[in-house]
Amino acid sequence: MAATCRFAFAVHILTVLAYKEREGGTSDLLAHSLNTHPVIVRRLLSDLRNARLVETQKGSRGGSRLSRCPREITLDEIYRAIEGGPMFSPHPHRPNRRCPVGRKIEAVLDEVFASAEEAMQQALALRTLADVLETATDSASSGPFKAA
Amino acid sequence: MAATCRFAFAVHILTVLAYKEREGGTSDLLAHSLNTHPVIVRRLLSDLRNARLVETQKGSRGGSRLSRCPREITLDEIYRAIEGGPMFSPHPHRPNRRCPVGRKIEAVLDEVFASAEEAMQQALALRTLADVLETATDSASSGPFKAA
DNA sequence: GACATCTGTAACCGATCCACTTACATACTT
DNA sequence: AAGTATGTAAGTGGATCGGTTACAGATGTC
Repeated sequence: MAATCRFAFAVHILTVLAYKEREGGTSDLLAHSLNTHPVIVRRLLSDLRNARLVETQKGSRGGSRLSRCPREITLDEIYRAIEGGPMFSPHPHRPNRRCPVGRKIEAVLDEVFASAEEAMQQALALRTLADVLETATDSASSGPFKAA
Repeated sequence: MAATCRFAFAVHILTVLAYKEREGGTSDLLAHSLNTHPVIVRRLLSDLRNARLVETQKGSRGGSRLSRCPREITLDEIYRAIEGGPMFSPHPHRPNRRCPVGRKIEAVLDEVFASAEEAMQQALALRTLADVLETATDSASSGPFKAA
């Protein structure tokens, strides 16, 4: 299945912003942590901003920061903020209506897929951004942040 | 996220085979129900055969049939039979190790992704192929099968 | 044994998607 | 005004996917 890395990137970005707290960070700094291009970061930040997860300021001394406490941000929110379509692709074209199975299979699968995706999001809802930050930075990681 | 329609196709194929019971069906017949090309069907049948979900016979009067009772086939089995990689893509390249978040974020996300996928598969495990067949063919669908 | 049928697989095509990159206009601080 | 940072459009190269063609091999029927 394996689709895009947008979700991994988004969680990573928000975790860094959680780490930086009020200070926030520029798309350049975040891109250095991700080892990618600043535009990739800005596109993701655009989605995260639409979902009211971050606030960003333009111009000199600008950048982005979390608009909420990391303890109150669950991973399913992040998922919904950046993943557009459904997890499973349906039939690319209509099945044969003259087949008794093909006639109704799409509706059945829609329901099955929806319940599977619901279960997945509920699992994500159990984790907050604060959990991720804690786990990612616990023990032996007391050094100061150094981008590149 | 939306990836491939392979899972939808696979469930559809197996549902038709469940409908046809001992009779089974050729890749041509299945392709007609899916409105796709027989080779697409055969490629999927190949995966389903490796997972011991179907048996197929070559040559004249050949075709595929379920190797188990539909009541004993759960959708998560089908999912694992045909979906290779993980549901979520990880970072395409290593994050910056000099960033305290980038250093360990991959391990954290691996665990989060695994638990989300596990939850999804558990939801799929609640449905059997027999359930799908019943729901897809209940009421008003008593007509005989007519391919094409 | 010859023939028709059906499978398995390789190879190719066109479309799509994605991460990445370049480029540039805009906005904000100092 | 200068410098810094964002937002977004547009283009690129690679990968993936559904679909298609082609063909060799297996199997039942005549």
